Amino acid sequence: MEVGRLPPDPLRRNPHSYAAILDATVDLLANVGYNRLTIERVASQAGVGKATVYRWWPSKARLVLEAVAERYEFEPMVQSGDLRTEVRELVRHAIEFMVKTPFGHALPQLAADLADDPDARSLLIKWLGPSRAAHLAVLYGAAGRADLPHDVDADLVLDVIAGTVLYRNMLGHEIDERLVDQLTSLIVDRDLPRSKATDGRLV
Amino acid sequence: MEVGRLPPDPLRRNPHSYAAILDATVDLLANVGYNRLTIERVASQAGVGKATVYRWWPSKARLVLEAVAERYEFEPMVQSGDLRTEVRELVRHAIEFMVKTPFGHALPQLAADLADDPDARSLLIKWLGPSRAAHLAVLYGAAGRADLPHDVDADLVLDVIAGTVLYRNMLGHEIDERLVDQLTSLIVDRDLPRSKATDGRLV
Amino acid sequence: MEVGRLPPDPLRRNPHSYAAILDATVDLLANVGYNRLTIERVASQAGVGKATVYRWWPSKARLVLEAVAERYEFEPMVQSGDLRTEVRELVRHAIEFMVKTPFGHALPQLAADLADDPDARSLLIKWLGPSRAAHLAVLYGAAGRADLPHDVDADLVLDVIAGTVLYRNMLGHEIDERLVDQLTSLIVDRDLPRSKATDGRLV
Amino acid sequence: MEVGRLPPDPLRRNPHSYAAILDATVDLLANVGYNRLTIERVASQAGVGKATVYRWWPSKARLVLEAVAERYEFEPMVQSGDLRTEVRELVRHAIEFMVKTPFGHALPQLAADLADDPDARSLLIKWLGPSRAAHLAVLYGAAGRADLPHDVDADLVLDVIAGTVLYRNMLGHEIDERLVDQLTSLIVDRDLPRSKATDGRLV
DNA sequence: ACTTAACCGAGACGGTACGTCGAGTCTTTCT
DNA sequence: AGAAAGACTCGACGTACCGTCTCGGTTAAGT
Repeated sequence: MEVGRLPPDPLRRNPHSYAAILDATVDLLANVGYNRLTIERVASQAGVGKATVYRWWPSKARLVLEAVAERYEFEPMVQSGDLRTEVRELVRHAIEFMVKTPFGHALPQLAADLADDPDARSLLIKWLGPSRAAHLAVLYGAAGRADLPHDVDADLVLDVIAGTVLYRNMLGHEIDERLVDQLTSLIVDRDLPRSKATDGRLV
Repeated sequence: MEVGRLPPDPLRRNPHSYAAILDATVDLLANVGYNRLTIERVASQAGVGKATVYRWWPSKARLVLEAVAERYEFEPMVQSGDLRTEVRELVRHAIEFMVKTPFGHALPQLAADLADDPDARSLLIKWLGPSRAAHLAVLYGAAGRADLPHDVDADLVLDVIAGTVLYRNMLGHEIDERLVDQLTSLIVDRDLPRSKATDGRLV
Repeated sequence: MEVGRLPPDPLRRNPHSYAAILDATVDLLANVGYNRLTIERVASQAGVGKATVYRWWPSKARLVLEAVAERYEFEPMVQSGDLRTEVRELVRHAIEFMVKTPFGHALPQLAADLADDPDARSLLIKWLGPSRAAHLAVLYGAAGRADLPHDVDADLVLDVIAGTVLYRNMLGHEIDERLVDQLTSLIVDRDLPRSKATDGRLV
Repeated sequence: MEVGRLPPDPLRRNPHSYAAILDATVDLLANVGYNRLTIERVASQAGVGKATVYRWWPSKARLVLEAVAERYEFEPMVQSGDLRTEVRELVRHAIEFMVKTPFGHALPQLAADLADDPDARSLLIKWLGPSRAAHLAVLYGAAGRADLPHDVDADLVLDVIAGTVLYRNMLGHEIDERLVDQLTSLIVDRDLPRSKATDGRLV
C-alpha cells in the first residue's frame, strides 16, 4: 500500500558511500556553488554511481539540504545576560551564516527548489531548528529578565534580523558593522535606524 | 573601447520580435516559474529563433530582468500625510510584490544568477528604482514632517520591511495581516512585535 | 585444476527456484522476446534473487538456452516410409520451429551471443540434438531404402532446409505452403524450384 | 499533418558529422561487433554529440543499416556464361559476405532489431538490392540460355544458397570448399549433396 | 541434536548506456 | 544586415540493467 518510492531501508545504506556523497556535496557547494553543483559531479567526485545518489535523494535540493543539515555546524549562541551584547551576537550570526558561508548563499535557490516539496519542511527544521531554538531562547531569556516585553514575538524579531541581512546580501549591498549597530539599536533601543550622512540608495 | 559582444545597434532591433520575446518571458515566468523558463521555450513561444534572443540578451537572468523591468507596473505609492497609513502601505506593497507576483517569487533566483554579473546592477535599478524612490520619498516626507527622525536611514527601514517579507515568503511561512500590523508598529510606534499567544515557531 | 567459478553443487540447487527461473525465462521469451528479456526481469518474475540466477547461469544466452532445452518439446518425427511425405514433414518442422515459436525467433540472437562461448556448443546439442538426430534418421532411413543416394550428406540437406526457412524468416519474407512444395521437390525430385509467375523479388 | 518525428531536412545535415558517424559505425562494427557497438561510442568516436546521432537515426539498427548500405561494397558479379562457374561465384559471394565481413556477422542481430520496424524494409532493399539484382540476373541469364529451367524460381535458389551459408555460419559450423562444391552441384547438377565419409553431425 | 556451510531472497553497489532536454554557437535561407 | 529556423557540440538529466557484493534467514549434511 506504498506510494511514491521513498528512500529504502536506511539500514542497508553503505555508510562509506553516504559519507562520500555528503562530503562531495558540501565540497562542491563551497567550490562551485549551488547552480553548478550537479548530481553527476557529486556522484563522480564521491566515486559513486549516479543511481546511488538517486536511490537516496529525490532531487539536488534534498541532497544539498541533507548535506548541510549533517555537516554545517552553527556557532553556539551564548546567553551573556546583557541584551545588547546578545542581540549583537544574533545579528552577527545571521551575517556570518548568510554572507560568509556557501550554505547561506545557497539558501535562496534551495528554498526556491524546495518550494513545491511539501516534505522538505521537516528537513529544513532539522537543519535550522537547533540554531533557531537557541536564538529564540536568548530572546525569551531577555523577556524573562524584562529586558524585552514579556510577550515579545521573538520569531518575528529573528525574521527581521535574518530577512534584512538576507535581503541586502541577495541584492549585493554591503553588509558592514554599521548594519550590526543599526539592527541592534532597533531591537534594543527601539530606535529607528539613523543615517550617518544623507546617503540615499536606489534599490 | 569594446567589451565582449554587447547588444548590437538597438535601432536595428525588430520591435515585433522584441515585444514577442518579452511577452513570452513574462508569460512563462507567470505560468511555469523561473526555473522552468528556458531560452528555448521563450524563443519557441515567441516564434523567434534562439539566436535572436541570444543576440540581445546574454543570459536568462538578464532577459527576465529586462522583461519585468519593461512589463511590471508597481502600484503607485501615495503620500497620505499620515505616517501609520503610509507605512502600512509600504508593507502591503512589499507583500503584494513578494508574495503575489511571479516577479517576487523569481527574485531570489534572479539575484543568485545575477550575482556574478556586475553590469546587472543598473538593470535592477532600472526596474526597482522608481518604486524604491517613491517609497523613500514617503519616508523622507515623514521625516520632513518630523513624524520620523530627521536623519532616519530610510534605506534600512525599507530593507527591514522587504527583507522580513522576503524571508518569510522564502521559507513558506504564512504572511498575514498581523505581520502588517507588527511591522507597521515596529516602525511607527517603535514597539517591538508582540505575540498574540505564545506561539513559538521553529525555523 | 580449477576453472573460473563453475556452477556449484547442483545437488544443493533449490528445485523450486530452478523451475521458477526457467518458467519465467520461457514466459518472457514468448511475451517480450529475447532482446527485452533481462536477468533482472527473470529474477523478479521468478521471485528469486538476481544472484541466484547468476549463480547457476553465466549469461542470459546460457539461461535462455537451458530454458528452451528443458522446456521446448520438438514435435516427434515419424518415419512414414514415403520419402515425399517425410521430407515435407522435415520442412514443416523447420517452419513450425523457426516461424511459429519464440524459440525460433530467438535463435539468431542466441547464436550471436553464444558465438564467443565455446562451451555453449554442448548445450546447443543437448537442445537441438535429439530432434536433429530424428531428422537425420529419416534421411538415412530413406537412403537405406535407396530413396536417396546411399552416401547422401544428410546434414547438408537438413541445413539447406533449415537455412532457407531461417533466412526468409529473418528477412521477414512470407513463408507459405509453396515453399514447402518447392523445398520438398528440390530434395525429392531434384527439381529446381519453379516460379508460378515471374515474381522476382528484391532482397 | 506530420507524425513520428522522421529525420529532418537532410539538406541541412552537416556532411562532416554525417561522414564521421558512418565511419565510426563501420569501424566499431568491424572492431567490437554489433552487440558492443553503442550510440554513445559511435558519437564519441565520431567527435559528435549524441543528440546529433539521435536526430538522424532512431535506433542503432537503423544507423548500422545505413552505415553498411552507404559503405559496404559488394563484389561485382560477373556473368561468365558458364553456369557452373557462375553458381560457384554466387556461393562464394554468399560465403564471403556472411563469413568474412562484419556486416554478415551483424545480419542476424540487425534483422532481429529491425523486425518490428516496418520502414526498415526499404533500407534493407537499398542495401542488399543491387547485389541481389545482379545475382538474380545471373540466374535469369542462365535460364535464358536454357541452362536452367525457363521458369526457375531464382529468388528461392538464392535464398537456399544464402540461407544455408548463414545457418551454418550462425551455428559455428565450418564452411569450406566442399560446401561450395555441394551447393553448386545441387543447383547445377541437381545432385543431392554427398558425404565424403559417413560424418554425421549433431546439430 | 548441533554445528556449519551453502543456498536463498532481497537489494545496494559502481558502472555503462540509454534517450531527452537545454545551453550557447554557428550556418543557411529568406526578406 | 537582421531574423527565422534549426543543426551543431556539450553536459546533465533520470532510468534501466549489468554483474558483484553483502546481509540475514533458511535448509541440509556431517559430525
